[in-house]
Amino acid sequence: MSLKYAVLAALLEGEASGYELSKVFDVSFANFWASTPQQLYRELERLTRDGLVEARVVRQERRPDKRMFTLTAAGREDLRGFAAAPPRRPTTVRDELLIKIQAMDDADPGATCALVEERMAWARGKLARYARVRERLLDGRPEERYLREADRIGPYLTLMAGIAFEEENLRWCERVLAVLRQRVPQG
Amino acid sequence: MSLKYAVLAALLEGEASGYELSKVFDVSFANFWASTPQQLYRELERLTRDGLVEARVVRQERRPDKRMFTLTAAGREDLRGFAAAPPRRPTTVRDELLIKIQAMDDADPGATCALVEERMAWARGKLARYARVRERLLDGRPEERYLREADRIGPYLTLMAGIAFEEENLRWCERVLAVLRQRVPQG
DNA sequence: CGCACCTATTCAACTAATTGACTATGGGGG
DNA sequence: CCCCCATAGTCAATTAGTTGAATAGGTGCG
Repeated sequence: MSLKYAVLAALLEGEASGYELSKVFDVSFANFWASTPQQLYRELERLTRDGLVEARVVRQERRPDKRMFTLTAAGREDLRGFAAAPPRRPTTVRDELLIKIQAMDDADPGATCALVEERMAWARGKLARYARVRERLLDGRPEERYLREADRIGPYLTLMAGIAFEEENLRWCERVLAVLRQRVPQG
Repeated sequence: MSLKYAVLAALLEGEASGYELSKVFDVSFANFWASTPQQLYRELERLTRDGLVEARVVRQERRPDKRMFTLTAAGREDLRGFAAAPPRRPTTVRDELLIKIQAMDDADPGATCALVEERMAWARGKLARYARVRERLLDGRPEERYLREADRIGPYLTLMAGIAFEEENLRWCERVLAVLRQRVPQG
């Protein structure tokens, strides 16, 4: 249902191809609306059919043709309504690692440590990518000035949510490792 | 796929009915594996068929009969293997509010504020429930002692993740409100 | 006395999401 | 030269998840 609005919101940043959107949904949007390229292509098809986005084919010299999508007035209006309405469904999270932690007392502590360390490496990678997106948004301005003056601050605020989330994630991992090491000093 | 292991992990705490599990998945498990009662009943059916859990019917006087489920040795073994293996799929989050924030620059700032405040109220409610679960787990002991001595600390660590997540959520909301108020002082 | 809500579950129909393969073209490395 | 990777998608099959209602006895409130 809301993948629709996630795509429309992504197109607020300007025209994009399905492929480009799939990159966006792999980095910044991944924090709050996970989806695969296949899902995006299907959704773009539907949105085009419903007149909320418009497609134009761009022929390229040394690459396959691509379709570039733009928000229509109807799409923008629909999104505006969505943005002001209360959420229909509660936030859902699906994190396999936490299931493994929930069940860890029955498993090998060494393996659990390794999983947590993997998660930390992953979180650090995400933070590095977010830092680059942040630099690009701020474009040299101090944050305070950006937040006062920029046309659009929504993307910055969601990015901040992602950064805060991953930093918290890292702190939690650190804590889990400390506890594990104290309980199994030989591990 | 992993709902299976989420259910098995929940049953590590002991025998439970589908209804009881749906309560657990509404509170503590909600942080890391969202699912509805219908999904749980279907999954329990499958797990029973596959011999990973065992069911027994409990006839009750003043309530409908219920089926109580227990982990079998095979179920416990399967879960142990899962707990030590690296995650198959990345963590997915689906948070409608963040889409609305992403698109907020096109929408009514007052409505956006209201949505953020709603989220804060929700987060505070969750934190209150987590605090009660925590009290029950600690059972009067100081945390340090609990973490050293308790049989199972997995559930406590996942609870800590949920608490940290909601606290971070609250801090982020506070920040969003501060920014919104600065940009639209009349709102 | 009636209504709403809690326990405890099941069913059917539908929509959304995942997996894996397939089509093309071009570039870079070994 | 061959393989892999990146671009830019499409298709088909299956699995997972959502929605809404039905069943059925009990409790609490006014």
